[in-house]
Amino acid sequence: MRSRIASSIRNYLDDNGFLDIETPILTRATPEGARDYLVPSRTHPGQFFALPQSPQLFKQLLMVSGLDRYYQIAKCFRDEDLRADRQPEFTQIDIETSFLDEDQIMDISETMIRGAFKEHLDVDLPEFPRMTHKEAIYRYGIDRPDLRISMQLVDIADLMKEVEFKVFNAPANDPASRVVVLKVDGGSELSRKQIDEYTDFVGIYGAKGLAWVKVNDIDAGIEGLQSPILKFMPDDVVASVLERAEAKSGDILFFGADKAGIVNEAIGALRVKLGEDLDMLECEWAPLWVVDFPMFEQDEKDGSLTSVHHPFTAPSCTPEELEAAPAAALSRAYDMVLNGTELGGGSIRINKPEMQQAVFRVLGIEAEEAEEKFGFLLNGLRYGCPPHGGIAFGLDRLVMMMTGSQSIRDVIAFPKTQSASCLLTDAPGTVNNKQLRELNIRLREQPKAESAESDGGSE
RNA sequence: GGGGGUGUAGCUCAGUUGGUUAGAGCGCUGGCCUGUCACGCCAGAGGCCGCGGGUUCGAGUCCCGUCACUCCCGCCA
Repeated sequence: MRSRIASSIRNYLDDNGFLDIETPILTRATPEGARDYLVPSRTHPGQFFALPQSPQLFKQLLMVSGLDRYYQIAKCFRDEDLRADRQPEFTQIDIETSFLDEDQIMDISETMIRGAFKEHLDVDLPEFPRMTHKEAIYRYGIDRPDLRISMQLVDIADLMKEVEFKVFNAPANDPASRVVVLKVDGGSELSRKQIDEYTDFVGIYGAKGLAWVKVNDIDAGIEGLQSPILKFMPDDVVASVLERAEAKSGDILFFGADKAGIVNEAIGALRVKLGEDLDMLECEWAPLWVVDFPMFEQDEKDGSLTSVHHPFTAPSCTPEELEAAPAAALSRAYDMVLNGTELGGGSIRINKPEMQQAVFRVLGIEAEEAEEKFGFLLNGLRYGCPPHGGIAFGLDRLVMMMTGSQSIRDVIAFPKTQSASCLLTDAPGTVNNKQLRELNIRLREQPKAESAESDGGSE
């Protein structure tokens, strides 16, 4: 299946004038935020190659050079911990084009994915709706909503400003916080034990608790409700909440009140978990595009800004507007999401040096540092660079979803374990002192006794 | 770095309150049958119960430690 999907994607891109161009594996750090895998250089003592986290810089240089339709099924490397849908060595369908805007790139991509589903699963995916990042967070608490589940987060902070219940009124009066209600159809069947389990579940995202109201009989007013928190709220507030949540008999309402980030993650995850546990998936495939991402996100600790996508993503405003209000700036980035999984994402890139420098300034990257790290790209922009943009899809994730696999490792021929080792080859392994000497490397800590024995004779 | 789950035959798993020779299905070996083709019947081989320690008359089962795999949080788009 993986082989056939890759093949049909190649055919599609070949037929549409894309050139398959390989890019180096031994290279420099690329601008994604993950840890790099490093490879020591023998010919340059003390220096290291980095394995690419993506071919990002190379594909942009191809656009500078005038090759206006590039693709590659490329290996990418990010030295971070694994998940069911993540391993440190993975494969991207990497695409870049010149002279196309975001709508055209999304069209090409959508056609490609829809074609793959039709050809291999005989599934006709619906037209992909578009949702802004803001709306996704607001309604689903996450930037990759699973639209198979229709439940949504409903804000009620305005109703809770005056209630004498600190858990609710404090966040309700704090602009950085959020108070939401999640109505679960038929959820009043849940037992106390199950509710406790969901309370524990939201706890792993930092939520301090999970308030709830069972709606036993909507027509019986307060008497028809069952909840530990009713005593803290005036009847008219309760009535307003029920109305806004469109509650009916047999439902349960869950509440989240905390810092916005915690509420979004906790109740957003709860939404999906309830949807799965209670069998509330309304369709098999729910794709969408998420657009209008913010340019930057703020570090919670030191307040510094980092790119939401990567620092070459074009904003949808001028350099002046960007520098005046960076936190409010939106980017020309787009993510394809299927069933709550990000399948791919991309953006229109910056093609003017002034804009690129403005972004670096906002990110706190000195001109000198920018020149040292990305000088070859900046030079390209100075020589004149066509407007361009692209997208990259996680091939492993795509195949995983199309085959109904639970783990990315089920669709990778020689997968790494969760600790990023290979059981088959026993990699990574120790190397002997001769190799280390050639590379000008001395280990800070000697290997454990048994592996040290193998020094000098592991061939 | 933190929390949870799992580890029993080649594979997938069961093993009740601690109790005799640790079981099933599939696979494998041998035999029988056969118009078979995901055959059927009979017999058989195959298990340091992840590893180390402890409690106990007695541990697959309880306790402590350790290792591996896995899911999640952190991290990572």
